[in-house]
Amino acid sequence: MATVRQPLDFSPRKRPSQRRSRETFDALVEACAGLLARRGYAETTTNHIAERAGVNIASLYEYFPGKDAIVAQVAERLVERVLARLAEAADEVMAAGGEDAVRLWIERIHEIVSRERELVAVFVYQVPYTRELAPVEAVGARLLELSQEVRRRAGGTLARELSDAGLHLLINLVTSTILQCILDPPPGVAPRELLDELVRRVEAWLPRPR
Amino acid sequence: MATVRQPLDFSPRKRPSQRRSRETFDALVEACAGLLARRGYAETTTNHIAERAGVNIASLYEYFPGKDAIVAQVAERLVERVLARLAEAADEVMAAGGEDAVRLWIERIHEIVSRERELVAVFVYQVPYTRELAPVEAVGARLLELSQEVRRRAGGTLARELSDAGLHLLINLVTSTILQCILDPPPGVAPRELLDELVRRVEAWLPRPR
DNA sequence: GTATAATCCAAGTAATTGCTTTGATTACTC
DNA sequence: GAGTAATCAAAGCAATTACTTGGATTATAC
Repeated sequence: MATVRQPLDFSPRKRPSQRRSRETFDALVEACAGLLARRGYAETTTNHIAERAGVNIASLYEYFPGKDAIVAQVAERLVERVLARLAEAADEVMAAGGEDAVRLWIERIHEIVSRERELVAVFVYQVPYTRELAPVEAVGARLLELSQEVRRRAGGTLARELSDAGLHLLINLVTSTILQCILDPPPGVAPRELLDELVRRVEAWLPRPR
Repeated sequence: MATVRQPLDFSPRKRPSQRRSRETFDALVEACAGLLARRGYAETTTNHIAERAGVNIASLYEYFPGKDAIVAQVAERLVERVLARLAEAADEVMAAGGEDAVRLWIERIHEIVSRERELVAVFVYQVPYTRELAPVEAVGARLLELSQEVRRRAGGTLARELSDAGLHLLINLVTSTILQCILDPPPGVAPRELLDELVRRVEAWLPRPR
């Protein structure tokens, strides 16, 4: 940490236009993602990122004002990826419909986040400004939307019968439990059990569809 | 980060015996705590810690093998402080007893953790090895014990009627919601509301005492 | 009052890191 | 095929950081 950039700058310096430049841009972001997942935030350096991307360090600074901007870009893509998969999963769950909607939905969320375990861990536990990143801020709201949609189409109303605070709590329970299973599984209780109990709890919590 | 200490060393190098040395030891740990709270993990450096403690840098390394060891010591004291206050609060809640036990207990937890807001935020969001620290690992279990005690003495049984998984979920809901209120309050819902709803939820969740 | 422990002083080392520079080379656009 | 955009190569700079050294000074224990 040589210089202290007082106001954090998360936006890329310039957007690539040509195909070639798009490729180096992507290579940089992907190299950064790989390093974050393997080595963690502190050990991920700009020189290292450029090297791993097979790109000259000068080119890196052509596109990004600094390390944080690349990391932010990684976060943005991670969020996009996860949200896209969640949306897809929501469709499937709604299509399947029926009794098991809640179980299916929770299991799919768990599965999708699991696939990004290492990266998620780094953003949750290490990156000091994760919560300030715009795409990250939007995740909660989007997850809520999807969940309401699932619930509605799968045979019940959710929004009208739970207060805002209640919804928050519910989402809180689901996300914190799933994250715990993935990132920090408690000894003595199998993740499987936790998830099963979570499903039961959520079902009991929701107003019965009629 | 000049050298990479492969196996992290969290234990102090030597324990102070004389009064004078106890004082410099304490001054170092407290200076570190202050810096962590104010500047965050990355900006807290050993030179800075020593300076702020009014202690020579050489003395710092007399007691600690490195930055992480001081940070670990800060964590240990933080945990001790919080757990002690929680135990005290548990006693009070049990003494007061009655209907409001759950509400009182949750409010006290919230209040106690609130007082350590900045430090907690740093350990939760920034320190990369928080979850590997022994004292931290024990927090969950201890909180569970205290909660069960409160519940038992305040008129119900808890342990026998909830599965392990159920208990985990419950604790999860409580801690994640309280932490959210303190560290990352969602826009649009007042923390007060969240806590109220939490109390209601937890009461509804628990088997009715009789 | 002497031996030992603790602290200071102050300078310094070795390594890393973020980021820049300059000029040459290569690819793409039209 | 000319002009522009992208990339590279290589060196380097300024700052920071963790940590050490070795001798002088001061406090503490017995």
